[in-house]
Amino acid sequence: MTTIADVARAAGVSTATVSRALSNPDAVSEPRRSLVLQAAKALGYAPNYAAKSLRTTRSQRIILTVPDISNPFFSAVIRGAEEAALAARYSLLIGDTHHDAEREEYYASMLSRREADGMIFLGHRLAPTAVALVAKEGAEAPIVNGCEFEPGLNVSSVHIANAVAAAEAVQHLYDLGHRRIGVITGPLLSPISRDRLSGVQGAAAGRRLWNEVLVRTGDFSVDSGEQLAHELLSEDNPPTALFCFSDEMAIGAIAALRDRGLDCPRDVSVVGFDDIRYARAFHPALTTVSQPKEAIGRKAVEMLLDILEKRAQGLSSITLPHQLVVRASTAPPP
Amino acid sequence: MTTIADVARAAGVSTATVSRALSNPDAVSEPRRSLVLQAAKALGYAPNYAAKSLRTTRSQRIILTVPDISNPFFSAVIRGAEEAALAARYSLLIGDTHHDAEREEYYASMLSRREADGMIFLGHRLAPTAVALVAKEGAEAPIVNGCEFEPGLNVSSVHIANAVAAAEAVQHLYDLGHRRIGVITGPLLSPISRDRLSGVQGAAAGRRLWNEVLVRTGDFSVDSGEQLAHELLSEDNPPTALFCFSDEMAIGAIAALRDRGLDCPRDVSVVGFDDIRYARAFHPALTTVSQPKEAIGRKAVEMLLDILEKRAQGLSSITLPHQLVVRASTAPPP
DNA sequence: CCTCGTTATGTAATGGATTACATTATGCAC
DNA sequence: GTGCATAATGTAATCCATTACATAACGAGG
Repeated sequence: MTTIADVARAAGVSTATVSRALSNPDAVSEPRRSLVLQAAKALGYAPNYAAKSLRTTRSQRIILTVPDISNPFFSAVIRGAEEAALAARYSLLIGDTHHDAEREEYYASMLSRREADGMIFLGHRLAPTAVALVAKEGAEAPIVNGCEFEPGLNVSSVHIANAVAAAEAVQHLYDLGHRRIGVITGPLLSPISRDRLSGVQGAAAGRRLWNEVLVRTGDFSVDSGEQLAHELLSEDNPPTALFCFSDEMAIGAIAALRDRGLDCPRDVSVVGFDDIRYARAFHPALTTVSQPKEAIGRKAVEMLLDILEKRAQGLSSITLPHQLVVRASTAPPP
Repeated sequence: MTTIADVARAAGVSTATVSRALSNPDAVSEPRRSLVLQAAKALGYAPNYAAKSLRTTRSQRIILTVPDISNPFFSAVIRGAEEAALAARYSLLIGDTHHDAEREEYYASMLSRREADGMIFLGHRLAPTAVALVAKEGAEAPIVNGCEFEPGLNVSSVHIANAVAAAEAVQHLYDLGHRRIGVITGPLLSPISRDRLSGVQGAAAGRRLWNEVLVRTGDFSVDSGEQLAHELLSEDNPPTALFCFSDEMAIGAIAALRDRGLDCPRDVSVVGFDDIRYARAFHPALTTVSQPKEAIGRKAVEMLLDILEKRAQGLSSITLPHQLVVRASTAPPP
């Protein structure tokens, strides 16, 4: 492997000059600069990353943890984050936690090892190591929460107005004429689900539908959507519309309807959440709350960079715009 | 930040002993070992990653590039790869190339910077830096190709028997009674598509269907599936079945059918490829060639580790089993 | 022609761990 | 009790780039 000393020798200059020519070209006079650049190219020199990082105490790296990388909602967020990271010459390390606390802890420990300069976590739980860091450094801790907003964690976050979005979804169903609605939430441990649920309940209360909202708790998966839709439709007085807190659960719910010989949207309307890339192509095309997935990723990285580069002033919590996208899975009740 | 020297001081031993106690415990006597461990814990010590990596010339990191991280096929492969990497105490850096040569090159350059010990690429193109490395180190070059198999690249690879799988799909349609088949391939630059196409053509030739196979070249996306299905169905003598080289294109094709007032599978059968996580939940549930996605990722990492740990003997090219999964999108022709 | 400020370059310290080699302690055989 | 092998520990070199500080070169102003 070629080192900076090899290049210096080849170009007949000191290592300091090589370093400068490569990372701070203005500090070197023209003749030497091109001499160095030429030598570096000829030798195929690339600065050793570990050495650089050791010396500068910067890894130029961000760790992003997701509960499930193969969920297209998360992978879209990742895409936006990678974009922004790359633009700022950072690289993005992705950790799939499988909702497992041990893995969360492992990824968080990368911060203590200086393996990453900062961390973005998509989820609602913060690993102990990271909690300790927040306790110690407060708003300076290089940790940002994406998608969720859990005030108790004391970290900056980017998310949509979940309660508002959920209320809009209920309003849409109400406007179509639905008066009895089934809701399939995600785990209520997560603020994302609690916020959406409170939005639903607020909207229902406003419209005196309080007793007409049936709630089931799912886990965002297709299977749980399917199973809980069956439950809801087996009620004595079944709902005419289902609002699922993820598109995957909506897809599961529609499968359940089909199983029961019901048509969506003719017999039962279904609203999803997220607007994943298949929501449009699915049949029926899903009515869903669209989250600005790439933008969430991008913004999370930008916020983290603000912290890392000391531009941030205290904690911030940013709300990005969502949009109810009405497609073919909702219609007036029969 | 606590360093090894801090721990050594606290425990009253040398830094060498601390290092040994942590990474090679057997080399240290019991009383000191626990002394060190205790001190390390009390101080919250974690070895600086860059320093370790500089000294050992190992980054314990693998870079995995994918053309599109939000494609659930790729994210499933990633999942498997992360699994295997973590188990071997490596971490996985993921690079989304967006099919862009410049990004591919950027990620490949991580090898020269020793930012990663090895690289796995899902795709058919190898960045110049990586090609140079292969030219120089041959089978020792820490580079593995996942999903595709391009002999000219001289790298080890993991994939399924694409030609065989495609032939099976055609056979399935033939068995159902289809005699005129439309095929929507991926870009023919990639061996994956060429292999599948030759499988299709072989099967067609064997059954004297040579002139009954209409081929269109897509790009694996939902949109191209939709558009090309329209083209195929506008033919004078339209096919009664479509075989798409990705589930996404199959989903697009089914949308096109619906647009034209045709039902899948009653009027036209559709076969996909990959068995992404929505293939089952989609309506109609897709008949598709299932690839062992997680296993491909896992195996690719294992092969790379074999190279990195000098266990590999020359190049290898591993074929994992695929399976034609028959669901609801195929039926006899009308 | 000297001095001072500026620019360009070089020298060497530095970052934090690992590990070859040197040294000391321990145990066993005779 | 001595000698020797073995185990435990310490000392210090090493990995490679960056950068503070020192030095040299140069031009301008007096």
